[in-house]
Amino acid sequence: MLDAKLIRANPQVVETALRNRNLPGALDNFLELEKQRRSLLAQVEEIKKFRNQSSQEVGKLKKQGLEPEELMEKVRQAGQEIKELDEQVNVIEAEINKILLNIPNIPHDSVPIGIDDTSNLEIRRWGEPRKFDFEPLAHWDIGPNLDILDFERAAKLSGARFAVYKSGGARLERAVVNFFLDTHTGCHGYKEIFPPFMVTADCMRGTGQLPKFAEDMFKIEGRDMYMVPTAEVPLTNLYREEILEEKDLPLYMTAYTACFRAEAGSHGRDTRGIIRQHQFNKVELVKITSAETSYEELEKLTGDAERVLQLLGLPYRVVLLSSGDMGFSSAKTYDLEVWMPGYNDYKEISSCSNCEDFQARRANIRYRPASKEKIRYAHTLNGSGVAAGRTVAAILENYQQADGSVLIPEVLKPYMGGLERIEK
RNA sequence: GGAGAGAUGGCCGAGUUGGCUGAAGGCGCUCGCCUGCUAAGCGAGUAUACGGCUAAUACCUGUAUCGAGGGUUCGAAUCCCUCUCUCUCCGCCA
Repeated sequence: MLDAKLIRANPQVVETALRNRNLPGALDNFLELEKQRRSLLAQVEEIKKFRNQSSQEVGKLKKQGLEPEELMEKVRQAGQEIKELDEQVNVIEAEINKILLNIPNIPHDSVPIGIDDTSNLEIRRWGEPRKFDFEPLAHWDIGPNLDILDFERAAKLSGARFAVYKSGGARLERAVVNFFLDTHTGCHGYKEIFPPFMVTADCMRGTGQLPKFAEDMFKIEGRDMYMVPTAEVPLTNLYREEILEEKDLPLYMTAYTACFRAEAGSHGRDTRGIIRQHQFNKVELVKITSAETSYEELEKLTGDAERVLQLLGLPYRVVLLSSGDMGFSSAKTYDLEVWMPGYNDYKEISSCSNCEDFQARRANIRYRPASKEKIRYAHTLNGSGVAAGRTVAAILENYQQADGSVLIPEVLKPYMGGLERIEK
């Protein structure tokens, strides 16, 4: 959520930013409604002032044994007016709030302007895509061939966009998750959290999934709750409605959760394999920082996510998303794209964002600066560290052998009980 | 699922015959004083949001906020209703 005062003070700046996010005219009624709101507030507060003073007066008079009927009647009428005006204020504030909740974050100055991913900027590459002396297969062929991924039986259980992992595949998924968590807690200083997989609508509003993206999520029937689409939601909301001390910042948190996404708008995309599933596993990184340090923390967080790909020996590149390609809550996002021989291309495996105070304002996460200034909104960051399913897919494709087997990356062997390769 | 208790400021904790309580007291924190040594003592200060004023996110001022919402009343942290959450006991259960 943007600061209403900022919009009021610099409407053209915000307009421009929103145009760069393909949302012209998002502010249309906002300024007018704001004006109405302030005018009504001035009126109603004036009457409330009268009521407060008068009812105190009544109290004093009554103590003297008087019955100030006339004054009491006046206050009664004032109360009526207050009720009506409050009603109007509520309606207008609800409208303003609706607008505010649907406006995305403003891109940071360093973000390239563009309408979609064609304006994204490649920042760096790591690793060399492997040269195969045979025709490499895609993971949706490798997995079933080795009988470690079963899409047909998954469909029997749950329909499209689900997978069943079996034997070495199941263990590989688990190994990857544990390797990520161990690395981030052991080497990068994150605190491990194991949160609920279902959260309230308030949490979803706090991180920006609601109200705009309700159709992307799985809602719990009969309850005001949702399956988490990413651990970013519970981790960031851990500190909702709290005031932190600057000396305790930054907070580094990591969590494994399953993630649940309806994928409503992606019919026909990535229908094969485990790239785009309704349920997938992910280890997430979340930071809560002061306003001054969030951008250097974003670089570090991105580096932490890169580190696990490096340790796995998976070639990747880092891409800075353009204004038109960024997520709703983000001010700046780096995507990590891993090399997938089956696609002969890089595929997104992590997305690292600085949301600045956008989520903090929605979720009311604040901190008391060490300098004793006024309380401020914290900055929140999140990044995949990284998606487990896509990592497994990348391992299958990058480590496949001519005989159909798949070698286990060195760092995962301890997690695989010493297994060297998955074979039929 | 049954029975009971409770939700107050950064924290703890007063306040329930409705009014002068934005809220005692304590802790913590900040500033100052004092003390010949990391302790103690003394004094002062210390909520947030929104509005007005303003160059100001500085003053000053108004309104709101004692879990949330609604009601009664001239006036509610204090009375009534609904909801949410927490705790204790019983039952059930991975």
